[in-house]
Amino acid sequence: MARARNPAHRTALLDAATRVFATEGLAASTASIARAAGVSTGTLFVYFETKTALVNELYVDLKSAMGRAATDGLREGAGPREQLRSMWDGWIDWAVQDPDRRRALAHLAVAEDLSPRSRQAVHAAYAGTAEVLEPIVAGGPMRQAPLRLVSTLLSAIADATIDDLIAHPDPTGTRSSLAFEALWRALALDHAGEQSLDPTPTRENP
Amino acid sequence: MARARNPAHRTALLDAATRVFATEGLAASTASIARAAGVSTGTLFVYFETKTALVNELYVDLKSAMGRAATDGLREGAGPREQLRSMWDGWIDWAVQDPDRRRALAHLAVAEDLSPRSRQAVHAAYAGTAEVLEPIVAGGPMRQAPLRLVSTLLSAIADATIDDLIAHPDPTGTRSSLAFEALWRALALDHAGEQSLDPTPTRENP
Amino acid sequence: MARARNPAHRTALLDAATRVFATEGLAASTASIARAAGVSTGTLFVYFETKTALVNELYVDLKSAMGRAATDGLREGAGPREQLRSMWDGWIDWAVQDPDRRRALAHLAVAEDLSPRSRQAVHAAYAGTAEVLEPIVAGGPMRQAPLRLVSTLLSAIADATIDDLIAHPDPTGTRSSLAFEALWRALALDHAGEQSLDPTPTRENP
Amino acid sequence: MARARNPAHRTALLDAATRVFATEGLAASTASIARAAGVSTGTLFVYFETKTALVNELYVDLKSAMGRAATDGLREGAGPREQLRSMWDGWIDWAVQDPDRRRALAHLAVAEDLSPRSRQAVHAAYAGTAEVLEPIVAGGPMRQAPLRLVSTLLSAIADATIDDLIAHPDPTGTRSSLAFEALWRALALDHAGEQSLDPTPTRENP
DNA sequence: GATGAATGAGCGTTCATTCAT
DNA sequence: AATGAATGAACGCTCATTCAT
Repeated sequence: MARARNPAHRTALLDAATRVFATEGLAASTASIARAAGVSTGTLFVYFETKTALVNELYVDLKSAMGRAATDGLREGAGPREQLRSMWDGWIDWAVQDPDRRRALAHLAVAEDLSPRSRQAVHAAYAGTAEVLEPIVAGGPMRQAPLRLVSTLLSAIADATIDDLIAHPDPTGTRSSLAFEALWRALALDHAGEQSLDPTPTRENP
Repeated sequence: MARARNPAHRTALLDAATRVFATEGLAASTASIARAAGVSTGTLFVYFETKTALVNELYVDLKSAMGRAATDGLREGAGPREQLRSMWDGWIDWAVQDPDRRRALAHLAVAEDLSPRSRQAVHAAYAGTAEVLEPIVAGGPMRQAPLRLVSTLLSAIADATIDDLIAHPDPTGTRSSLAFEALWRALALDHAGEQSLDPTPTRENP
Repeated sequence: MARARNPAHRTALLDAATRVFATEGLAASTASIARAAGVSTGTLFVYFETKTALVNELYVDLKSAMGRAATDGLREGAGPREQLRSMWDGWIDWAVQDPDRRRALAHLAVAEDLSPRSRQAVHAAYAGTAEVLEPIVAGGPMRQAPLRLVSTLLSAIADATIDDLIAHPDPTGTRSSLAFEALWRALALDHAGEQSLDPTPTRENP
Repeated sequence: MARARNPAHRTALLDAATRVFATEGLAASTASIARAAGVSTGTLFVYFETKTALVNELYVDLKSAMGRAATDGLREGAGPREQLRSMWDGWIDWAVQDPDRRRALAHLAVAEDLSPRSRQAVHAAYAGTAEVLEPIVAGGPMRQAPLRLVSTLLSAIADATIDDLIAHPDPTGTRSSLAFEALWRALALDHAGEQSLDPTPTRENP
């Protein structure tokens, strides 16, 4: 019988690809990824049919992991602001703990050969995020905007903050908090200055 | 006495690179760029020493143009909010009018071979932007954050909005305005709900 | 476990390079060498990192082989003249048997990209030659000249003879013998006409 | 009327080619030669139809100059040894005074694209040399060898000596003299040790 | 004639992928 | 399954040569 696939190899290859793509971009060769993973060039193609497949799987893997990092610590009963903050912290920590993951994602996000299927898969992995976001948006100034745009803005602000924290580390978390407040104002805060998600929602000039 | 270098060729090559990079990514071949520009492969290397040089020059070119688009329409006496909105509109229009420019920039921004010199040159081109931003930040909730972070957030929000507008055109400008308001809240609005930069504070609800 | 590197490929490539360089000069393309060796262009670069590496290895290979051809047939107890003649015959035969080797060497010798390491390696391969030469020179008219110059002259005379024999074959060996005698006179013969290697050396007209 | 050709340009190009070929080999680009000559790439092709033509003309030029340097100082009434020595000195001086000429020739001599016409032209330029050589050979031990071989050996010995003198300068001329004596023994000296060209020829062991 | 931009074939080299071992 | 040699298309870039100025 044929030897069984070694799951450690698959993981090693994805990890290696993360590191190599992070530092060299997607133009990095499959050979260099295999070398970084400690396997042969041939083995890479046992676990990923093509380089494109590897790129797609890594994209889905990293994006999903990031999504999970955001929703993992959510407490059921918490208020919207606390939930968003929890997601925010999950993201920041996930990326700052291993910056290569974010760096690799920055490259993967503009890859030419991402399939619609991959984007779809990632979208699904962000259902939890959307769930948190929806009620926040619903009562706020962005309620007229498609949730898609709000999600995009959320991601953009988070990614930009992460990039800044990677480039200029801030162990005190001050900048992370400042950026989160900006996010909160952007998405949730009414011009009236009140948290729009009050149990007794205040519509415009009641 | 000899044939003079043809500035149209340089422009044609940069334009072609914008289009080709936008659709194929930076992996696009120099041959395809030359073809798209209507010149021979050799001619590309008359105007750009290497592909890396072309990438860098195009990056500086596009980024600078985007910066100029933002600051060009600024009116001297206008208030901070009007100035920021003017910049915002300049950006959005510049990108939406020719989406390939933004698409190319998205690829160029993560290019491995961008030189520090190029990033420097771009930075300089954004001095006008920073000038507008500074007073807005100074009196607002982000005053504790480095201007660098605020600029990054500004760019991130603008780019995300642009990407959304390119993917889902909106001739009415509603989404652009919604996103701008989010930006304004994020950067300038005090939690108290007052526009922090008003000479005579407290507009709303007089 | 994988396919082992095939030593025949390396040999085939060196042989092909010898033939191709001999007829087309060092400007010959790596593609033409690979084709002549019956392998693909990529395979050439499995066995030689660059064309320069191939040139250097071929140079060392051919020069060393020539050096070995000279010293292989040496008989221990033979007199200096017999030893030099043996070397001479080894050289001539080696080159005349396959003229491309000499023709390739003629090109390789003036290659721009020969490394000092290669010249060093060749030098070492000629230690045996120098050993034969030294006692001949020591008692003769060239004893004042650096051995380096004598070696150079020896090589020059041998190469010139070989080129003449290649261009105008002489199966009888007459020209080879004539040239050897000229060499012997040049290096070993005293003006007095006696073999300078006499046990009782005769200084100038005692 | 068209502008007249500027002979200085032709000379400058040949000089530049000598220098550039000497240091970079024949693979040097025509552009670099034109640059070194202080003219444009186009101008090079006004004076030399192709690069091959330039190579051929330079070869003939340098070889002829070398031949002339050998025969220029010849005194009519001098003896054969003095005449050969005069040629020898002419050669050595010509090459040592400007080593690039010899270095360029070393590359040109193995050029693939030397035409038979060029070799012919060079041959003619060495008529004077042959004239000196012939009587020397006629009465010596090489009288059985074709003059062609003797000429080849003469050139080889001279070139090797020159290369040694370029690599290791010797202002005292000791090595040049040692090499000349070796040459003389090789070509002219009878085994009996007497100068075979004596007015009263002495055959072996009278 | 002099210039140097324009040309495009050709080069050395890389690399995703295959497949014999 | 694991290996890495083998493959050849494709790349960035060079350069002899042409020709508009």
